Amino acid sequence: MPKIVDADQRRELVADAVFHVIAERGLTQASLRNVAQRAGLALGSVRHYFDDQAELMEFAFRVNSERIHLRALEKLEALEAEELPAEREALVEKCSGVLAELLPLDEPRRADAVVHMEFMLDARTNTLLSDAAQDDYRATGAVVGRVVLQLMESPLATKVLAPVDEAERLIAVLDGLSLRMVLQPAWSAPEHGLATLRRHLVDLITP
Amino acid sequence: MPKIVDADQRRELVADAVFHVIAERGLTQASLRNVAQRAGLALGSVRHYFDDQAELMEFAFRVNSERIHLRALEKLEALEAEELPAEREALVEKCSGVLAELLPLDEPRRADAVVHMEFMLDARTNTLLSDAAQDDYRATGAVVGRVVLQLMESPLATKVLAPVDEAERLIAVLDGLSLRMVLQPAWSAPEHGLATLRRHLVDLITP
DNA sequence: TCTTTTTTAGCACAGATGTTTCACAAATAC
DNA sequence: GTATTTGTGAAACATCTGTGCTAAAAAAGA
Repeated sequence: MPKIVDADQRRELVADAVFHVIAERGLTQASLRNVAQRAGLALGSVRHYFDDQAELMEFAFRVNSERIHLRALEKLEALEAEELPAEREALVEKCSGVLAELLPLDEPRRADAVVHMEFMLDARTNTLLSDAAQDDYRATGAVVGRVVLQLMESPLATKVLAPVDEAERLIAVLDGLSLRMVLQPAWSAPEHGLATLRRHLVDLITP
Repeated sequence: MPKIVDADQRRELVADAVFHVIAERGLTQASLRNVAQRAGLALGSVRHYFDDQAELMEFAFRVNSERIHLRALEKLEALEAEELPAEREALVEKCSGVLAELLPLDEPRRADAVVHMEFMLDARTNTLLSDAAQDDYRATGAVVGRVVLQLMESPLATKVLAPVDEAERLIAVLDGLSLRMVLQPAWSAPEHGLATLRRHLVDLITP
């Protein structure tokens, strides 16, 4: 009967336009009109797939959050599946590889991190995004927590760690690095941030 | 001749209104009208003291940034003036006292931190705020850097530290903690964040 | 009291935004 | 082919925004 257009694919296309607008001009500029133009659609088309602006924004937020965490989870599950490296260096390399998916180390991840920051900050005052923000907190908490557990399970970890405390500190390091790298890329280059993360992980397992 | 009104005082009053609006409803709601209403002034009055919205925002940003850093600098200079504590615990206590001024540990500091975050993130895409953001980066870099130097000067510091690297990591911890405490106060209580900061400082000077 | 200067208040305009509504185009099923 | 369902596009509306402009009010000097 109808014209066939994959609705889910269309929604993701619009979400991608949201990401581009936010990355380039900030969340305040992510109006329906700007998003529609960036997506190459008419305003009415966008509104055909999203009843509300609120619905669009929550959808985009969740896509962004899931994209980031799925990337990290893939690497994490690979890490958990195989044997833990016997070398300190290799262990840190594996773990930092997982967590690096949360950092803006290249252009796509940078865009993701920017969008993520803007949404999280907006969720503070925008109650329509608070549920998605809660889910995001849980997701990163799970990823980081599981990485810390991997570190502790290794016989290389000579230090006795309090997993919850160290996970919290590690989350702070990640958030802080991400923020700096996003806002001040001139001073916080990708290799620089990654090196700081690696040093922190080394500190965790060497007394 | 004229009605006498202290212009500088008036500008600070308006800036305070900006802070309240941002803390309660976010930067996007900090319109001239909302700010004027919060300040108990007419729109025309606000515009009498600030030609532009841009001028108001940069002024508010700088007041916020200076307020935060001046608080920390006061404590820092007190720390640098007196003898370094001989007890490890006392040293960490002093240093964390300085850096705690950068964290949202009580309501006024929480409001400052929220406003600070919103401005910093906005400065990414708002070129009119980028100069103020640069000055802010330098200011926190100076404060944190001097604290790290204090830690290294103490004979209690058994570890040999790379000051620049550790300052960068410490800044990340502070930014990350601040972000978490601002966005997720339910999970990141003030005492909790302060404890994490203290643990990090202890880790810095104990091998 | 009158004058002068600052402060305050308000109106009006152009632009942008979310939303509603409606008409049209397109593609499939009969 | 025709009908029906879905997708697309545009116009219109109310609201909010920054800004320009004008006029009243207030306070200090003459």
